[in-house]
Amino acid sequence: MSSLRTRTPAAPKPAPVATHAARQRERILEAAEKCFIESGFHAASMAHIADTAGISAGLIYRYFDSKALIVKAIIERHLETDGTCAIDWLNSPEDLCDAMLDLFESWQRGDDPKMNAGLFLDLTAECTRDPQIARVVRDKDRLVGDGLAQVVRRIARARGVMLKSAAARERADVLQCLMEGLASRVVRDPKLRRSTLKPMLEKIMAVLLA
Amino acid sequence: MSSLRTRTPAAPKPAPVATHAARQRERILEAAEKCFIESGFHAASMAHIADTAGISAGLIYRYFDSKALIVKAIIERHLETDGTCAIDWLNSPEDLCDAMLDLFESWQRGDDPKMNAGLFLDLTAECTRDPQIARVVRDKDRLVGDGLAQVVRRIARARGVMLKSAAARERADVLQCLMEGLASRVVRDPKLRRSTLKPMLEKIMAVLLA
Amino acid sequence: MSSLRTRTPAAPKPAPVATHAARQRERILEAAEKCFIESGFHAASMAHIADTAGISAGLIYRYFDSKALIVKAIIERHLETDGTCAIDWLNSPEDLCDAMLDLFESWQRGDDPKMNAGLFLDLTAECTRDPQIARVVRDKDRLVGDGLAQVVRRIARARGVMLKSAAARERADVLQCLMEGLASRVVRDPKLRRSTLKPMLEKIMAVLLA
Amino acid sequence: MSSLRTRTPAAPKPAPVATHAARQRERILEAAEKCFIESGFHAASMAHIADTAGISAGLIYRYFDSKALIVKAIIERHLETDGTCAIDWLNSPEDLCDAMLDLFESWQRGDDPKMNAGLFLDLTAECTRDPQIARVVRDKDRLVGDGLAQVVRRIARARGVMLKSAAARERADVLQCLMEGLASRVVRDPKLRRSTLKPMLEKIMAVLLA
DNA sequence: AATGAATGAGCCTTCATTCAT
DNA sequence: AATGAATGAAGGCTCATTCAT
Repeated sequence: MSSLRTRTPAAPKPAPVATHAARQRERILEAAEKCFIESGFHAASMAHIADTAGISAGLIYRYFDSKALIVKAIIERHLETDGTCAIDWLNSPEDLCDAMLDLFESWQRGDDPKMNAGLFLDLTAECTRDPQIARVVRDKDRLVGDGLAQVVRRIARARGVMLKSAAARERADVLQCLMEGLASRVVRDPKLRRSTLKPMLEKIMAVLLA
Repeated sequence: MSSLRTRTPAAPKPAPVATHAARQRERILEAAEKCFIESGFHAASMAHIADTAGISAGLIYRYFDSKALIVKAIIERHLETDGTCAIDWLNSPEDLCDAMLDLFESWQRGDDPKMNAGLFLDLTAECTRDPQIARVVRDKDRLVGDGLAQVVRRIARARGVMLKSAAARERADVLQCLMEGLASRVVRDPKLRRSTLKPMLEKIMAVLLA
Repeated sequence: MSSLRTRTPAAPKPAPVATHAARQRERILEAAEKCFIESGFHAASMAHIADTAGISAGLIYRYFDSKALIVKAIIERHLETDGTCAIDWLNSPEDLCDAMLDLFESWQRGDDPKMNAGLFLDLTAECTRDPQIARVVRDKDRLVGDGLAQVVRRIARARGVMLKSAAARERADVLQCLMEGLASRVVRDPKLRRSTLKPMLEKIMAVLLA
Repeated sequence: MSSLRTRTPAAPKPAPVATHAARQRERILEAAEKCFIESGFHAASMAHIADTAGISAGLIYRYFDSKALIVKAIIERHLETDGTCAIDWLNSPEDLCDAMLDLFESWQRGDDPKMNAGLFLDLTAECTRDPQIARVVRDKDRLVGDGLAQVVRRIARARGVMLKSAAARERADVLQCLMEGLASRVVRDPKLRRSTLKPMLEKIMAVLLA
């Protein structure tokens, strides 16, 4: 995961012809997301999801064959959201730093149902146990890493530094590590402020992108 | 949480007179830990824990009133272990860097029965849902942060830099963030190598402790 | 049941003015039959029947008030079909023997959508539980038995033996027993061949019709 | 299946040390048998079985891992009962005839929980759908057929007739057919009497064993 | 007449917890 | 102190049936 929110809003979805079925699926996913955030993947019950969606439990199965598939859909939605946001705007260490801090604040506010720190941690932990989930997550993770490496390279180049592929990768890995560490920090230290993180993060960015 | 393993083994406990009850509790907790690591907090069943501990399911309830209390006890045990390890050995940015990379490798090997990346993520995620757990974790988290801040200060001072308390805190926060991000990285990118992380981590340490 | 297929095709129904409703009912029954044969009375779902019939699930209820009534209708249809086939062609023990072996082979091939060994067994077993079904089946069973008794008498008479009603009955009962036993044999011993059965069956027929 | 009840009671089981667990298993199986007879394999619910056994639904799972395994156990019990009864007593066509009629009456009375006509039919029908059940049933069926073939040969030999293996098999197949037909007859014609069947059955036996 | 979305009861199964021994 | 049998409340899922359109 580790999505980078930027200032560009994602382009509006191209499928405005929302059939009833599509709308129902969406409703269920939204309810599921709420429940998963609230109780975790395992503890959230189908009944609870159905309640939250305002439908009967049985109806869910018209749209998803199993709870596992809902989980999978949620995960994929998360991963899609990730990286779909243009990274092209990140043109300087400062941009990258801001993007990370924006992500931090979004997690802290917890108002983005698509990207929630608790869910992110759950999801990551789940990789330890469910190989299918692990595969999906890791596949996406690699893409995100590649994206970050490119950004790193581009920014470095803009500053006159030519990074080898391996060097960019090293930087991207540490960036991912930092970003994902933020999820943990958000949960474990609710009082942490953007302003506290900013100074050192800026220095680190400068180092990573020089 | 985010324990820093150093070369000094923790001093042996002051050898309390281990009553039978205390020994039983310990056995149960150890078994529970194994099971939680294996299956996660929710999926681990009392029966499995009892089996692992080599006792009957019913007996657990003589020592713990509920599964939730075992979870809590496990967490508290973790947190005690944490930081009990002397941080005094960390005397340079390099030391700190090595300590972090050691932690990374230990997580990657998954051979430390007391701290496991999956469990760490689970535990952190659980804070989102269980306020009681959140409290315990955050209390301890603060202590760890304080410890780190001291280390930072000490190392900086050794290098001739006097850091204000707030400045040390900023650095400690980012350090924690990095360490915890490693848990996520270990799970999400099983192929990540210590050698890949090392170069940039060293640079970062240099920045943070300068 | 235990229908005796003979070489004469049943006379075409008097061509009733097939209303739309009647045609729909027929479609549903045919689909249901297919499904029941495929999965048994209980396991066949209304959804599957609807699919097979090429109509919506809800529509079935315009024509049948419940699944149980479909089962009943299927049974009644079976029983109607049964015995409607002329038994007049059976004029010798050999004819009867052949007819039974034909039935055996038809069951073995399983290509008769109207009568299937598994369904026959299911249906019979159901009599044990559903009194309504039991009544229908038993009523029809009596008719089949009567028909058989007549055939027996006729054949015997043709061979110069005058059988009393009770004597014909005894023979008819054993014939039914044999025929129905074939259903069981077909299912339990898929390797059984017509040629294996023929010799002894012929001898038995000779005894029964002498 | 198609058990041949003879006058010899089965030897008492050699395991009088009935552990609690063994007794519970037996209780459950007995309850299950009752329920299966009452409602069929599919329609009988675990809750109903538990009720009948006078225990909680969950407890069943301490003794059987799944409903399917209960079904399997019931089937195997049935099949064991079969043929365990000594066939050595059958020394004449009359003996065989009586044994068959005894079986008929036992089915008709429905007082033998281990061998019930409805269950027999259900079980046979189930072979059509469940390959695992089919295998078990057919394996046993072959044994029963072999046993019958031996009996046939022995009786024939006692009467001075030497039957080839294939000839004995032909007779055994028809015997099985007749016996299994009786299950159907019992269910479909509750008024059928032993005395009605006896005369023709005797003649048939004479033919089969001559 | 027809659809198919929606419901809700019921099914099999698991598991934390209790209790008689 | 210890066992492990027993319970009962969910949990995920299916399916006959109903209903708005």
